Amino acid sequence: MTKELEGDDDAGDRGLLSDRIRNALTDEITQGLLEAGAALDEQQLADRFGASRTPVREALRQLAVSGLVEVRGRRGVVVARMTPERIMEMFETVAEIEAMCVRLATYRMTPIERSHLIEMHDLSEAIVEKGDYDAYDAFNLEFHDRIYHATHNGFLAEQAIAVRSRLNAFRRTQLRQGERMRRSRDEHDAIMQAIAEGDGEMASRRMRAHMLNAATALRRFIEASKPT
Amino acid sequence: MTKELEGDDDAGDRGLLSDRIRNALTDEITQGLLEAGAALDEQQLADRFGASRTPVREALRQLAVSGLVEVRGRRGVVVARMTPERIMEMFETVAEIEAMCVRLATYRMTPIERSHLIEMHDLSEAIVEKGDYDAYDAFNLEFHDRIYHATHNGFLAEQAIAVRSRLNAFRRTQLRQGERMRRSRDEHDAIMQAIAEGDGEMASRRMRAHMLNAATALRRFIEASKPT
DNA sequence: GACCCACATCGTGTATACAATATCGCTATC
DNA sequence: GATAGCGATATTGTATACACGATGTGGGTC
Repeated sequence: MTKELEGDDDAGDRGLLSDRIRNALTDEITQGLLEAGAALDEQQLADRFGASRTPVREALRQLAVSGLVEVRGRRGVVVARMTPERIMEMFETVAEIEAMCVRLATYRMTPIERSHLIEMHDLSEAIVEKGDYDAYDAFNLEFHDRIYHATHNGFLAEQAIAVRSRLNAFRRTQLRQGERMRRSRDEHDAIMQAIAEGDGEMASRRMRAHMLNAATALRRFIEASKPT
Repeated sequence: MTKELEGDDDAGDRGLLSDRIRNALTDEITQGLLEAGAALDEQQLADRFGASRTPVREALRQLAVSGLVEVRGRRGVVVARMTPERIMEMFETVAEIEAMCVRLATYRMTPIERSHLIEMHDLSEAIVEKGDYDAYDAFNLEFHDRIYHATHNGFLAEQAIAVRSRLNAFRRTQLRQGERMRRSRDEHDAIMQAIAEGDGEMASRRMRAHMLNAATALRRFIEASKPT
């Protein structure tokens, strides 16, 4: 009913309507607000955003390229349905890409980049102590981002971020599982040691294990919460 | 002038207009028929495809997500300009992804997949002897495709294909450089040996070297042909 | 002669109108 | 009672029309 994009978000006002709609839908999907398989009616979305169908259509088509939604011929658009198998495939892919990035980063990062990373990692100890999930989630994102960029390969960093973003909907939940946050930080610590020693291969293996541990924690959570 | 999509291509007739336009533009860009930086006027393209601006716009926006074109606010769309640095970044990324894939594939491929790959590789010797660049190019594509799929990770395979396709415009040329085709086949041979021994790490290192050699051959070709 | 501003022009961004097709419900028949 | 065929309806796909912003040019001024 109300035009959601009108005045409440200061940054959302300017820019192209289709871009704003695309960003809004991207957020809603990756945050899990829109359930997988949910139908995305063009007219309905147009009304919701106070726009016509044209920019909505463009946004939906772009999301389809990103893999966030699924266009089914002339039968409408739905939020991408992901089977558990596919989700695990995505996690494995992210794990491999992260492992690749940390190996390159170990060999290429500047001393300044290294010291910034160490500093961030040191500060994360306090976050774990406080048990602040949201703060740790934000730290975690930036920690990995810095590793991507430390590869000094902008294209690779873009790809890494793009792939990771498709798992956003699942990212936050896994941290709340038991001692996962503490263990995550410990795993970061092991990775940092390998980086400090300049052993990219070791850092890579530890990063892969780190990511797969996170995936396993998530899988346990999903299986526990859906005992169908 | 003439409606290009009308009747000459039997497979191109059915399906959505916007999809056909997108596929046509994708081919033209990845094959290098449209020069980087070339302006893509919406009305002009609409006329060329015998359609209205609407499906053309959708196609262009989708290509932008793929990174093939660049939208510059309200100032039109151009074929993505890639600096030499960015091209090398893309090659390195592809090399790393290929290396990742062959490592996983070595550990996971079925005996049938392995024997098919060996068979293909053996047959490629004859292609090299004949000096048939186009045939080798086709073989090469399928060789790498089979490795992607032998990872038994469909998502990873999709990502690998998507990233590789963005370098299509440069792929063919490098094979014509000197003994590159012969050396490419020799490198494949070394990779096959590592796979046969079940040594994924070795296969990975050799694949990375193989891809970077191809990139270097291309770089030499570019620098030689543009002595500005 | 160089720089700046106004205006014309072109192309993109969005809205609306029209066409085509898939879905759903109804009826008729087996 | 179930199923197949048919039609109504709703939603997508495409076309056209309009609005807004950007770019480039011409004239004027310093």
